[in-house]
Amino acid sequence: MLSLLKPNRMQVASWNVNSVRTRLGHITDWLKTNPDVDILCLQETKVVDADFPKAPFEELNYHTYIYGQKAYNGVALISKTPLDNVRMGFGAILDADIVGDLDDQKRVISGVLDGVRILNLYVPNGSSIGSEKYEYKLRWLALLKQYLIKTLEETDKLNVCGDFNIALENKDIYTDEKRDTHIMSSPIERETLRDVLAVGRSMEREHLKEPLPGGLADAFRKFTDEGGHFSWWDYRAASFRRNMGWRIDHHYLSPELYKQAKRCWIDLEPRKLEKPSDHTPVIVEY
DNA sequence: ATGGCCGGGGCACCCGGA
Repeated sequence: MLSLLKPNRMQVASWNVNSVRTRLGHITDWLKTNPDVDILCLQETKVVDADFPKAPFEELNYHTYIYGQKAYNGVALISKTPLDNVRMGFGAILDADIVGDLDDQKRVISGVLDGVRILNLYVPNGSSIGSEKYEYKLRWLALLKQYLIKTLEETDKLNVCGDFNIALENKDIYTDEKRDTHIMSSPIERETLRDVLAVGRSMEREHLKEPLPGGLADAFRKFTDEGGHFSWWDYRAASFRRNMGWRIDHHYLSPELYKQAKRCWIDLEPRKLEKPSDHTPVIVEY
């Protein structure tokens, strides 16, 4: 009877796998060794829906929700229990005229698990500051804000996770060198993401310290203050061995969920394997 | 100072990644 009264603990993981087909064994192995993970959010699946390897996940009793394209991008949700109200792309809730070309690349999928909407994102990389891809990244983030505003009209329990391709603080990067002119740490990218995360924070509350009472807050920083914790390491220059990484994969939680959060951690193990993804999973429990 | 290494497409490198 007590179990009916106490809310279920949930674990949500985010992992940019850099090709779901190439990383299939790593992913299924990870699910087996992490049986408490309720939902795994994948980015960069790099496969059209017809060719997504659903069977290996279904054999492990997971439900798969996929939104992919050829060769690039692609996101998926791998869930122990069926999800409610699954949505693909910005266009699921925003008008086509404001979405424009921003759903051409498959980067957005979400579903509701136990009353919490889980939004899985693969934010554009941006290539280099000032490039066409950089402008696309900033436009994409501006549309994301509109998407979040609309989403928060229907729920106050929201976990926005994924590969954000932005490190918000200097301590999220192994070095201070050139960060102001580097993609993923430029002042404009950081300012744009901070503005996105401020959704739901009323004007009167703007002066108050983060993360409460409004806006989305970084689950990892609820529990860990120091730098040196990363989720991505360049394949080149033995970056992982030297821990020359970036923390660019995140779980941003709405206030109620942030209060509930019990743990948030980075699992380094998959990055140590042969032929790893360049990212490693980030898990939140609430 | 620069670039290093990957995956996909497709069969020679090129695009994109971050």
